[in-house]
Amino acid sequence: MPQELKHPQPRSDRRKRMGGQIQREIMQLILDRGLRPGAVLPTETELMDDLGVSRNSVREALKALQALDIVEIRHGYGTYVGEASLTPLADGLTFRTLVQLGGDDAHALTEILQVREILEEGLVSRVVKSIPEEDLDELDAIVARMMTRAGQGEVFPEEDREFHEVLYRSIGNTLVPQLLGAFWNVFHRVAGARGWAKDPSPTGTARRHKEIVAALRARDRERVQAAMTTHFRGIEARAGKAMRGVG
Amino acid sequence: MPQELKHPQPRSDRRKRMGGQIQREIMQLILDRGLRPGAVLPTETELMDDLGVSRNSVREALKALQALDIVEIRHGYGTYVGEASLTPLADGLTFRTLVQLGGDDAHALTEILQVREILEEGLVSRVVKSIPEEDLDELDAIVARMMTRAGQGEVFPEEDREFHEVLYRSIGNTLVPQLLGAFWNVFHRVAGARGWAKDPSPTGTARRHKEIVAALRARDRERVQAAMTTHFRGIEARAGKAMRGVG
DNA sequence: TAGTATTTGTGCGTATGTATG
DNA sequence: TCATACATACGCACAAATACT
Repeated sequence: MPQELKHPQPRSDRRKRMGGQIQREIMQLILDRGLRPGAVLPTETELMDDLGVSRNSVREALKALQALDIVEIRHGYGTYVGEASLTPLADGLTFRTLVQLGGDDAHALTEILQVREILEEGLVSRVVKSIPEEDLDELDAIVARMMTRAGQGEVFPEEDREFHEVLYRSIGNTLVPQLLGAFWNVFHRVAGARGWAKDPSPTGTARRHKEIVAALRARDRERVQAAMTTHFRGIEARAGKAMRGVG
Repeated sequence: MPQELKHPQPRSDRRKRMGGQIQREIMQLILDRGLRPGAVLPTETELMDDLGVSRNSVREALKALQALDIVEIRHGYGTYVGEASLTPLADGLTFRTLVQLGGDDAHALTEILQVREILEEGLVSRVVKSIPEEDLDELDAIVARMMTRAGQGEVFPEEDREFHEVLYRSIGNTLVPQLLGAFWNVFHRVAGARGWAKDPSPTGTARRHKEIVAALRARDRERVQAAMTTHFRGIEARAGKAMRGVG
């Protein structure tokens, strides 16, 4: 019964703040202060005072921003401006693909592969004339490692990832490897979550990568395009077989 | 010092749960129960009991999932499974671009435009032979509206957006328009946040769209590619001028 | 090596706004 | 109009992690 005035702020001031408003205020605070990725953010207590909201509200907003990789929270230490990477994209696409597969539509993964193929076809066309010899040497070394592993019946996801990263390094676009990496992550996480079999023919996969490098060395755009298309036909075959086996 | 046993649960049970663990459990719950987008989620109270955590923890996890568009929260009504759209990607890229521009690096927007250009070049190559006549008619109608608006000195962002959506409709890939839409949003939100001038030559922009449709009607791949490239040179000119003017 | 201060993580109780019936 | 159910928000207390003394 005694509930006198327990409100530190008059009611009229502290309502109508819902709907991601606090998140946007924190983002604006970062922009206004010119904070860069890695910079330290005000503590939760300071944000409470600055924004005039409770600690729970601040924490919920920070959690949302953390999910977008806009802030980075370290327990017992502080909160920092994040890199705004494409991790959220990978998370969202993975979830979406699994949810749609859970129904009976195995189309989502094919769509992601198609986008990745379009991207990579356009990318190789742009590097075929300009990729430096040293990058080609590095690609040869990666393919050699692939061959070795394939000869032992092993699979080589790390080399595969590295291959495509080096392949487009000379573009000088930081968004490209992140985007491709996100797609790559989705594919492998979905494959893992559904318990799909590994690459049934590592040797063939390694050979297709080798052909891409050879075509690049020849500076032959047509041949590079064809090699890349063949490479994706191999991936689709794996995915298609697995999806048919499950669905 | 009297801090007897105020813990409703023994300490050994409820620790080691941090780091997005609750979020993953909720995602797994959705997948396990086969819930589809739009399906109703358990209430916060039910999630508290199911996961054995407090309401604050549940709410923070739900807020994070909401930021990823994995769940949708409706005030006073309930929580639902979300569409897992690419809204988080647009949010993250927008923030990232603004943060980098805040430094002095105007490169981020150029990178996004480059990725979009590569994607659209590959996409038009795939539709040039297969896009149905009725879609071309629709594109003609959109271009006509562009021309009308341009003649009145107006700008036409909505028509621009619609154009590219109809253009790739026949691909049948739902990810493509979402991805392009996300990039489109980033560009215009960044432009708006920096107070950039509108398109200085709407007539020229409309004419470039018209040429794309004409090239598609001729089913001439080379010409379509060239028209698309010209279209992006126009966008880059706008962005470049604005960025130079600000930076 | 131990202790303390700071900061984030968690839990609980409660009041309030909102939509449904 | 009223009652119910739910999300939203606030405030407090304590746990746990980290840094610094």
